[in-house]
Amino acid sequence: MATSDKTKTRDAGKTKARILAAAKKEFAKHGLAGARVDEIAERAKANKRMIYHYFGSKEDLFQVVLEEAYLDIRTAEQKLDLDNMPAMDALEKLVRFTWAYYLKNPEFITLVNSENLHRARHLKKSKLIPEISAKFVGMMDELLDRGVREGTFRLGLDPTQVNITIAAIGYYYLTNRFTGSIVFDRDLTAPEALAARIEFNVETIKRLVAA
Amino acid sequence: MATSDKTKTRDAGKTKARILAAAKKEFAKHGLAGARVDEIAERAKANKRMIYHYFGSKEDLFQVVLEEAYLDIRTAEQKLDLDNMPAMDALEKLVRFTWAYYLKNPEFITLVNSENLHRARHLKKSKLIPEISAKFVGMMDELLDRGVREGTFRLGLDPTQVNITIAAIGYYYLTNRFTGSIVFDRDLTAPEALAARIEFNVETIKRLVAA
DNA sequence: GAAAGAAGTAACTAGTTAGTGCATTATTGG
DNA sequence: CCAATAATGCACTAACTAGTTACTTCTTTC
Repeated sequence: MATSDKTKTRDAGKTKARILAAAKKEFAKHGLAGARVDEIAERAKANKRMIYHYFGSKEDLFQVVLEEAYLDIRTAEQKLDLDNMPAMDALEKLVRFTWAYYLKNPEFITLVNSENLHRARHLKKSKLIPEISAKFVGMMDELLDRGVREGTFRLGLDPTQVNITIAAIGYYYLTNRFTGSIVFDRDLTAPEALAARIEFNVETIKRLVAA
Repeated sequence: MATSDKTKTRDAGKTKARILAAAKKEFAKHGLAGARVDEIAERAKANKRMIYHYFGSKEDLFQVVLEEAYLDIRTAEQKLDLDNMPAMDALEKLVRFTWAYYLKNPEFITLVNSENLHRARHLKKSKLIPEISAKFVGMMDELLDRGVREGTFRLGLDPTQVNITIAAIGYYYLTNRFTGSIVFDRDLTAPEALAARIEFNVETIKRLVAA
């Protein structure tokens, strides 16, 4: 008989995955310091002991959550297939993708914020992150070169600055949408506001790179 | 005789100020959840009892620190005197000011990050912030209008989007400089890197608004 | 089908943390 | 100079929190 009838059967992989998902939520919501291990256990419907069994400590769990988050966005980026269209279109696609990813995965932003509050001390220990980052950086290198060859991009642009700027104009808007809505006295999270922002961002980047 | 001879004389104002300064540091370094009230008391060379006497609770203290931080940057902005120069120069001056302010007052960024993690629930209670924000928003309104009249800015720019973008390209770079230095495999905090970034940002904004 | 090991649980601990009760000391206005 | 008021200090507590001990239950393999 199959073991899937009663979900009470033991499954280390699934339990681990449930803990990771719960931890991601909790860390994203409260940051590393504000997150509660008991809360993660409850949300994951796992015993707290399991967290220490699989991940060792709260900090180690945070590191795994963070690595998975980076892995996820970098993997999605690789799937964009930016080589089969004009460089300017590819760049626009990347700007829209980045925005959409942040919108759909708000935990990514809060996790990265939390990690920077801790001066990237968990990311520094990671072997995985430099590897996948190199590919991501190379992507923009090639895209800018191609744009110059196609005559649509100006010469001498620093790929890192462009990458940072694309992230910045989306990330900042979203991470600071709560204080921003008060400062600018308008609901920055309204669908129309979000739609207006991504169009503005596309325009900003196009003007930035234009020949 | 003056009371200033021995600093052991009681001075409510100074004690309050010392607590505020210490709290700003502690909250900026560890966030609201990570900050320790005992640590603030020690740093302020004040008894913990004083914190509760003057500020009521950790959360109330955080709110005051945050309000002061916003008040400080908005006050500095008002002193820029942007009306006595061409609009394009004024805009560049604002971009450089914003960058320099973030660099010199890194606590501002971390405090705002922390407040957004808490969905701006402290800022929402503030009466002061909407007032000083309105002036700030009006400044950009006028600047953009003037630039259009001078023929250097394009028509139809949303002042809020421009304000957000100016903040974003500086803020994001600085708040994420730790993870960024790993992802891009270069020291984003090096003096040359900082100098390169502000020039890039000036260029980005000029191209964004150019007629 | 039994031994071995892996998955899971409950109750506990040692240390930490925000917040207080109460007594004491300085300052100020009459 | 003396009340009244405000500033300060000490010692405490109640609740919380990361991490653990000691155990039971299930699964797999030979």
